[in-house]
Amino acid sequence: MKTQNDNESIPLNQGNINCHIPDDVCRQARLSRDARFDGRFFIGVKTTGIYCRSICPASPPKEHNVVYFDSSIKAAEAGLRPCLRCRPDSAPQSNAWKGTSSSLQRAINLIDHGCLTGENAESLTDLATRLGISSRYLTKLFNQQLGTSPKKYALYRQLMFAKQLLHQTQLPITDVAMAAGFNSIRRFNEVFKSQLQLTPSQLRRSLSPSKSSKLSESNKDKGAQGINLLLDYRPPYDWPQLWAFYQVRAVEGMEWLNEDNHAYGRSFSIVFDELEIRGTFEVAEVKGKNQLSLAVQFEDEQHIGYLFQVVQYVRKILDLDADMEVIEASFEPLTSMGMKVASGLRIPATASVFEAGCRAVLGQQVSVVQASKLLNVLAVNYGDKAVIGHREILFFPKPQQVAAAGLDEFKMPGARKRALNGLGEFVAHNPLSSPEAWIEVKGIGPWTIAYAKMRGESDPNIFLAGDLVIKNRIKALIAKQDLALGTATEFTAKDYQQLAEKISQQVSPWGSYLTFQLWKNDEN
DNA sequence: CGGAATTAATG
DNA sequence: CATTCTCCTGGG
Repeated sequence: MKTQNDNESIPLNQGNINCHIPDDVCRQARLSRDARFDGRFFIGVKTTGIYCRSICPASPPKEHNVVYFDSSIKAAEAGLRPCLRCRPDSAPQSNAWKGTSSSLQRAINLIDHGCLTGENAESLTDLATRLGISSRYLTKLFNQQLGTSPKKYALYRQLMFAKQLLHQTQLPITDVAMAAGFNSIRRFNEVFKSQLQLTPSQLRRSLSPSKSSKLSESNKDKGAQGINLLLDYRPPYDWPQLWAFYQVRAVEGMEWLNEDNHAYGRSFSIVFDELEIRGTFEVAEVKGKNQLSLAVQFEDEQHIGYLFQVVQYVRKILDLDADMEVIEASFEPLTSMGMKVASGLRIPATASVFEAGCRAVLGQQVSVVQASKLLNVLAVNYGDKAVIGHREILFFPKPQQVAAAGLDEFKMPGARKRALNGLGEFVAHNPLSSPEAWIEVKGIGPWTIAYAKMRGESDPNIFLAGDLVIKNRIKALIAKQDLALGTATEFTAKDYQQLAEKISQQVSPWGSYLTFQLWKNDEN
């Protein structure tokens, strides 16, 4: 008896299976510098020992000198150094495994959000425990899928971030090391040199002077102190659309918007075991570049060591790493029914799950405009204030503050006030709970929870089939189809449920994106 | 820069 | 799970 276990015995030194995208697709993409492939594969050049993004402005190397990798870490593991022109460090993250709920994916997510990085870094064992697996299995997964260890992966991400800071900011090198989460400059220099074959100061000196002066000028424009960076994304990204979404829901003092450059800023507060990191971030459109500019200010400048985490946090809020090409392809079942796709529509998240929950509760049964009026009252009456960069900034109320809020000034049903208080109390007592657990709170139902998961946890797979707007949109699509085909579909509530179930499966794991599409569609 | 202490990788 | 090996950091 022979067992078929080809998949089990993947050799650790993966020979020519570095890239899951076919070579000829990669070749075409790199020759046309196709931004849609940015971050989905990397080009290693054997002769120079350098690896690039698909959009690299350098003249393309000959095909026979080229090796393709599906992740930048694999290229780095092969002994190649990141290109100084296209800067693979700031490429959008996109990986074949994205959107799966595997332990590996969750581990990568946590590491990308800095859990192994910085002064109070978690140990590998802690991380493994959090995922419910052994540390042994975790390292095994990394070796199988990425060809490297968790620690090396984390280090590589730190290093790439440091490189980005050296390129894009004027920060002193010690600050760069701290901001990237290194605890000693000694180690920073060592790792940097081993991977990039340059010292940090050499890299900074090698910058073209025109570029750095341009950057500092644009920083002056905003009059902004703090740290300015550029965030790359892979098109399509309809930022003005997201900007508008935030605009109608904005809380004055906590969020601010500027129509001219589609700037959006807000306060944030992130808690890392006991330590609260507060500050503001502001993003704005960079025309024609597939980038947003980002300015971060910490309330306490000592917290610069958390910059890496903050940048990841912003990327998540603005959904910069979504792979829209894959996501939009999954809409096919509905586009074939005549749904128009608003391309580049991503999931605008909130600063915390709790905030998403409050927004959801205050949005029950009322219009968006009314909901944001209520939200403004809540924030201004119960939230903290602090001065950051000569400006008074409002923070979204903490769970404790909402729990204790009198809410007498609110014109809404008592039941909803109690739901809001109850939510605050519940989250205050179970700060790490997921929205699913909120079902215990009276007045919080499945819709509220689903909304919180979508906007608060960036869960990509929330298809709100029961939402009234969604229901109407789908019914309208059926009617449209009937009209075109001359048929008349019988449509009971049960039929709808079945259809919704089917759609939900077809679009999985991207249900949230379809939800937003259908909401958007309704506005037209 | 070197080396002691600690943590991660591996069979 | 025990051994080897790499990483990390405080001090010279």
